[in-house]
Amino acid sequence: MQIRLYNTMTRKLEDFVPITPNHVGIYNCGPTVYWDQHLGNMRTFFNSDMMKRMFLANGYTVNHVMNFTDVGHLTSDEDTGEDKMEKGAARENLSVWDVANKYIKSCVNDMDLLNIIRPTHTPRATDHIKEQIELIQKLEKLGFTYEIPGDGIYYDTSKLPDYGKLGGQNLAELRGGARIENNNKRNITDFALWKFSPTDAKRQMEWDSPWGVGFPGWHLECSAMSMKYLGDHFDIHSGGQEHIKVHHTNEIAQSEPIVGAPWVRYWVHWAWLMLRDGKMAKSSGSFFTVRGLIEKGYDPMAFRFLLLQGHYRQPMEFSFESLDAAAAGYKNMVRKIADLMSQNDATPVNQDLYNEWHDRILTPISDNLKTSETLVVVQDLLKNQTVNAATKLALVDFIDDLLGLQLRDRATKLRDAESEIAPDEVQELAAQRMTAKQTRDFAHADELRARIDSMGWVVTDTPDGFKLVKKL
RNA sequence: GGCUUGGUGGCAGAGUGGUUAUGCAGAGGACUGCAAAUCCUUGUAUGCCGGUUCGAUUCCGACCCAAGCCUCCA
Repeated sequence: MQIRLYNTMTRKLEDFVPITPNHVGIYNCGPTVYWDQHLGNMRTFFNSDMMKRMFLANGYTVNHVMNFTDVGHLTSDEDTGEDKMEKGAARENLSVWDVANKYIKSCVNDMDLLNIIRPTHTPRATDHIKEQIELIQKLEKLGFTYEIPGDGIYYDTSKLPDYGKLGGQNLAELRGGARIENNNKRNITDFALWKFSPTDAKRQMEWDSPWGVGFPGWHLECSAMSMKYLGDHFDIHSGGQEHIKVHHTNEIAQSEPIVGAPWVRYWVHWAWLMLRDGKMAKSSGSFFTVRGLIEKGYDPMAFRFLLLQGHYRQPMEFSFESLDAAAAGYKNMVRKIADLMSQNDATPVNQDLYNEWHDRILTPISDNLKTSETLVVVQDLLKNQTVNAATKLALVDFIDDLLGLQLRDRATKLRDAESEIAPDEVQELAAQRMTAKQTRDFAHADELRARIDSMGWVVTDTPDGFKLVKKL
């Protein structure tokens, strides 16, 4: 099936053509690990997961790389900001290294809970200092670098004629809008490749280099690690929307002089998950984390279901109201599938219908990841009267692979819960209620139902008598 | 201030030059003593003003508003 993706570089929807047939290399800019990842962070990981699943469903092999930024970087190139890793270490009274380990672990855990397939590689910046230094050396040889004494090694953006092509900006524009200016930099857009450690304070993370003790610039790690794991040229580089103008622009500037342009074929950017008041912040604490949702009683799949309803290029507004709606919608879907599993229909899978629906489901998501349209087809399928249960269930397995909604798993759990036999005392109360009903003593019947409910069971009436289902 | 996206019903959120998805919520109905579940039916929207067009929510322009980026950020 022809895959199409919106390429930020060309600002066009393009047919995807892989470098190697039936294989795709994807790099996704990962998080800085100084705090728990919030739901907004998870949305971008989810989106790159959806892109990967789409490729897998189309028969591709996928090499998916997502980095962990565990080097603390100053919040600006002007030496004015704080180092987030060092700040996190101070906050928790841990070493910088322990902070990184702790939050990588929690990030991976939350991704697992959201059923995000683990990337093929999750390299850490601190494990690739050597590769980063080598990149700087290559750039140095090519004449792209200069030193600001006591500060660091900088990249001279004026040496690259098409600098800024990804963000569609020019130097004059930036100069006009600039708020801060580092007088030591040759150009406003120049950025650090290597920062020297301060002379008056000891950094927890610092390394030797040909230029002196210090630490690498932020943009460097993604260039170094993507090329190490995906080759000098690869298919897709993705990341949050905010990376277009600075981070990815600078990655291109560092990489293309070395490997030639175009370095990467397709640039894909994920829009943010917003709150009504604005952007989500890490300082919101655990309120907006996957584990926070679980503590509030939500299934992470409800959140996944919510995300699937939007489009990755469009900001989405998060609220507990919309999450509730998604949770209800997801639950209804699971209910229907559990019912399918309980049907005593011996009709086998209809291969023609399976193929037809398989393609209907795969088509919209292959077209620039229109997951919401795929969801519509799924709803149509579940409602459809002509597709038998076996075919639907076979398609549910395909849908689970494609969308990662764990429908079969949740439906199985629901069915198991419903088939659990109630304890004798509950059975006894239900039988009494049936008697009360038969004698039309409805007040007593309702009272018994309330008692059964308080014991954790729900009694429902069927043509064959009462049924007891454990409350979930 | 500059740049970039958007403004769709109660909420979230798609698509489309002419019959406007889907999910949740709402209303009515079937079923039930009442419920639950399920099924059926159904109302409600395209920021504002112009323009192009037989016809615009969709294309073009102005305006208003919102979000993001311009400083680390998913």
